[in-house]
Amino acid sequence: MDRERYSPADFESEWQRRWREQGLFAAREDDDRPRTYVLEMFPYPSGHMHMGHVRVYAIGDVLVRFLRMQGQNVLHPMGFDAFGLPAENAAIEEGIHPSVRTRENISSFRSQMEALGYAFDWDRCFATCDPHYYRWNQWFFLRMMEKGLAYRRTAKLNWCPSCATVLANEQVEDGLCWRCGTAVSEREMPQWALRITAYAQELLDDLEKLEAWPDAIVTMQRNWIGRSEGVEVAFPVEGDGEHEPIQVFTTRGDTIFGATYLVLAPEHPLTPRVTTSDRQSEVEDFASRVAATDPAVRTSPDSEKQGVFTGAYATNPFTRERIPIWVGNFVLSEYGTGAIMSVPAHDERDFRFARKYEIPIKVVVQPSVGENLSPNTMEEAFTGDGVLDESGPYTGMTSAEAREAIGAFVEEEGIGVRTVNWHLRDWGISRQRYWGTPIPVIHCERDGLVPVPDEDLPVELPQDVPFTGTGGSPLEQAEEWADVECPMCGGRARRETETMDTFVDSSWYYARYCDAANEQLPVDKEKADRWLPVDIYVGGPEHAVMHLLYFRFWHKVMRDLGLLSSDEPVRRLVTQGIVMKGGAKMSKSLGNTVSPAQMIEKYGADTVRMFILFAAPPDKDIDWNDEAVEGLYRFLARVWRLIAGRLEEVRGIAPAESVESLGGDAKNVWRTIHQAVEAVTRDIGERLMLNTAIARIMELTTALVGFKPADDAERSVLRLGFETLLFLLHPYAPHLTEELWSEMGGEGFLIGHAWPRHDPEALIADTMTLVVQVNGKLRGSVEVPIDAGKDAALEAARSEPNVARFLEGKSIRKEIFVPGRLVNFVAN
RNA sequence: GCGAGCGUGGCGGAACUGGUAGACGCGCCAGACUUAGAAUCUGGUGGCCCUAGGCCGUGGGGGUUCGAUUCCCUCCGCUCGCACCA
Repeated sequence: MDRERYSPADFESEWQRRWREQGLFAAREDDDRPRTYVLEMFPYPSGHMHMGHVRVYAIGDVLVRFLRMQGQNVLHPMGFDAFGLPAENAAIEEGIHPSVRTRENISSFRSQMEALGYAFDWDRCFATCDPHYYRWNQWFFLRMMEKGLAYRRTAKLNWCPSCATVLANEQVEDGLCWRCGTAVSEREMPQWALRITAYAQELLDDLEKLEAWPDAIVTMQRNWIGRSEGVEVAFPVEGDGEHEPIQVFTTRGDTIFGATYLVLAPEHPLTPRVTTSDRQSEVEDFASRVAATDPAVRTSPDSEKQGVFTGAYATNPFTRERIPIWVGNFVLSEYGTGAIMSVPAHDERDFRFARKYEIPIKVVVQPSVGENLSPNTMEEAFTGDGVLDESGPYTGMTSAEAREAIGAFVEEEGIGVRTVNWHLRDWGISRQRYWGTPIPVIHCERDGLVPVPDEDLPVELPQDVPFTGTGGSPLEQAEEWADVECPMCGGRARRETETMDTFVDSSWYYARYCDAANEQLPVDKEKADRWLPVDIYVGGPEHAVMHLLYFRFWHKVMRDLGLLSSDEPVRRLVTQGIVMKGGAKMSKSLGNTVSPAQMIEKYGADTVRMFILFAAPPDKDIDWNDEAVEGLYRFLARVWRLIAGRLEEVRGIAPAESVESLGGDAKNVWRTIHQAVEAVTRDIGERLMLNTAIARIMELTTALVGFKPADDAERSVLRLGFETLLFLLHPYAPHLTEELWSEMGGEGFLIGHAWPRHDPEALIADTMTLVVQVNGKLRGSVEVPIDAGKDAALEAARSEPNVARFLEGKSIRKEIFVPGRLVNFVAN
C-alpha cells in the first residue's frame, strides 16, 4: 500500500467489516455504565440515500462515538419506515410487488449507510412492514378501541385524488397533499379515528417539560393544539317556541352586549329550519354555492365574506334585543358550534360584514375609561381588551373581569357553559390503500364492528392482490382474504379493508428498539424504562406538527397501558437544516442532486461526513459546495501525511504526561493540545457546534505539522499530539483515524478508548496579552505576566508607546481592568 | 394578518456569561519547490487614507454602557410555521 498518499478506498470498507464482525456498536443490556439513547428519525427506504440522510445520521454518529468514548453505554438503533405510497405506486406502474420492491430498497439503502461507517446497532433493526412489527400496531388499535380511543365516525375528510386516500388535517399543506402536492378535496365518508383530543390538555401542558426542544417546534405544537377558552351561550330564536336555541361559542364573552346579529354556517342543521319561507330559495342557493367552492379557497382569509339574511331573528339574552340571523360563508361548521355571535364593533371581520350589509354596530368596550368610540366615526373595529360600556351591570369592568362575571352568570342562568375549544382534531387514520397495517376489525351484519381477537393477530396483508390503480384499495378485491367468519357469531363477515396511516408506524418505533424481538408485548416495561426517554432525537423540523405530535400522544397511551413510565418520548430534540445545492433544495426535478455514493467513491466516506458537518451547525441549512468538499479532503490528507509520514519519530515513544522540564515550542504544543481537547469536548458535548469542533481540530493539526521535536522528551509531546488528534477526530472521520491508530501501533478500536481529558493547568500560559483601549478604542496591546495584578497591568498599559501618545495631555477619569482581557482608560 | 427565527468579508461561517469583530474553511494574491504542471509548503487577504499609524465597518436609525455583533426601542429585508378558529 502506498503509505505516502491518503487513499481512503484502501481501508474504509475494511474497517467497516471489522466493526461489523466485532459487533462493536451493539448496546449492552447487562451493563451498568450510564446509558444514553441516541436516535435519528428512521428513513423511508427509497432506492437511494440522499444528502439529507447523510447529514442526519452523521450528526447522530458523531454524538454516539463521542458518548461511547466518554464511557456511556449507548443505544443507537436503526430501522426502516417501510410502509407507504411510493412502493404501492411503483407496483401499479411497474408490476413489482411492494414487499419485493421494499425488501430490495432496504437492502440497498442499508449498504449505502454502511458505506458511511455509521455506528448503528443493526441487531435491533426492523422494518415497519414486517408482520412482527405491525401486529403491535394492531394490538395497540384494539387496546385503543377498548378504551374508546379508537372509534369509527363519519366525517368530512380531506381527500387526495392522486393518492386516492384521506389525509389528516396536519397532512394538508396550503390545501395541497403533503406528499404529492395535489389539491385536496372534501369527501364525506366513514372512517377510523384516534381520540388524540382526549390528550390535548396533557399534550399542551407537557410542552413545558420539553426544555431541550427548539422553541420554534414547541411554539408550533402549542399553536397547533390551539386551546381557546370561552363560553357557549344559547340565543333563543324568535317565534312560537318551535325552534331550539342557537348555540354560539365565543372567546369574547365581555362583548356580548355588542352582539347585533348571529351568523350560521351554511351547513348548520338549523339553517334550513329557521329560514323564513320568503327567504328559502335565496338561502338554499347561497348554501349550495358555498358548498361548491373549492375548500382551499373557502378557508382562505382573503376570500370575500358573504352572507344572506334568513329572515329570522334571535334574542340577545343580555340586551333582550331582537337581532337578525344570517348565514355566512366564513363560518365553519367544524369549529366551535358552527354558529357565531357577531360583535362588529370589536371584531374586524364582523365589522366589515356589518358595514357591507348595513347591520347596526354597537360599541360596548372602550379602550380606556373616558374614551368614547362611536360606531358612526369608527373606521375599524377595536379588538383589544378595555373597559366595558353600555353593558348593564358589567359597565365599568375590565374585559377580563367581565369575561369572568358573564361566564359565571351564563352558567347560573343555565343558558350556557364555559368551555374550551381546540384546534387539534381527532386523528383520522383510515387509508384506502394496500401497503399499510390492516385495521384489525371485522364487519358482521349481525354483530356490527367486531375487533379481531388478540390471538388472531397479526392480520397479515395478503400477497396476491391486483395492483390496478383503480377501483379503490387492492384489499377490496382480495375476496378470499376479506371473506371471514365473524369471531362472535361465526357467520359470514368481511374484514375491514382499510389500512392505517403510516404515521402510526413511526409513533412508537423508538420504543420497539428497546425490545425489538419481544413476541409477547410491544415492549417489556423494564427494558422500556431502562432506555426511555430517548436522550437525543435528531431529525427534520418538517415533522413539527405531525410525527412529533403523534408520537408524544402515543407515548402517553403506552404509559397509560402500563408499557412504560415516562411522560414524554424525547428529552432533547435536534432539528437539522436541509442540504441544498445552488441555493435550492436538492431535488430530482431541479436536477441539482449530489449523489452520496459518487462522493464516497471520489473522496471517501470520511470526507463526505466532514464536509456536511463542517459547513454549518446542525440546525442550519447548508449549500453543497464541491470546492469546499475538496478542502476537507485536503485536510484529511494533511492529517494522513502528518502521522503516516512521521511514524518513525514517535515509534516506541510514550505520550507525554507532563511538561515540567520542557520549554519553548514543546510547551506551546502541549498547551495547544490541551486547549483543543477542552474546546472540542465542549463543542460536541455541550454546545452541539459540530462545525467549530472541526475548526479546533484543524488548528491542532497545524500546530503539530509545524512542531519539530529535538529529543525524546519533546517527541513524547508529539506522540501525545498524534494520539489526541486521532481521538478528537475519530467521531468525524472514523476510518482514517482507525487506520492511522493501527499504523501507530495503537491497540483495539478507537471507540473503546477513553476520550481525552484536558489538564486545566496546561491551559495557563506564563504571560497574557492585554488589549489596551483609550476611551473604548483599541490603541495597543501589552504582554504581562499571567499573575499580574491590576496595578502592574495598568502600569504596563500606560507605558505602551501608542497608548501613551493618546493619553498625553489628558487626565484619566476612570481605569477599567478586565483580568486576562483588557485595560480601558477613560480620559479627557 | 398572527407567531417564531435570522440579517457579520467575494463565499460558508466564528465570536462562551457585553471585553482585540471576522476563528476555521473555500476563493483570491504573492513566494518556495518543479523543465513545466499537478500536489505540497510559507506568507498575505473587511473597506478607505501616502506610511508609523489613523478613520470607517456586524441590515438602517436611535438608546443604555468606560465598552454593544451581543442588551433595549424602532424601521427595513429574508426564511419558516399557522391562518375566515369566532
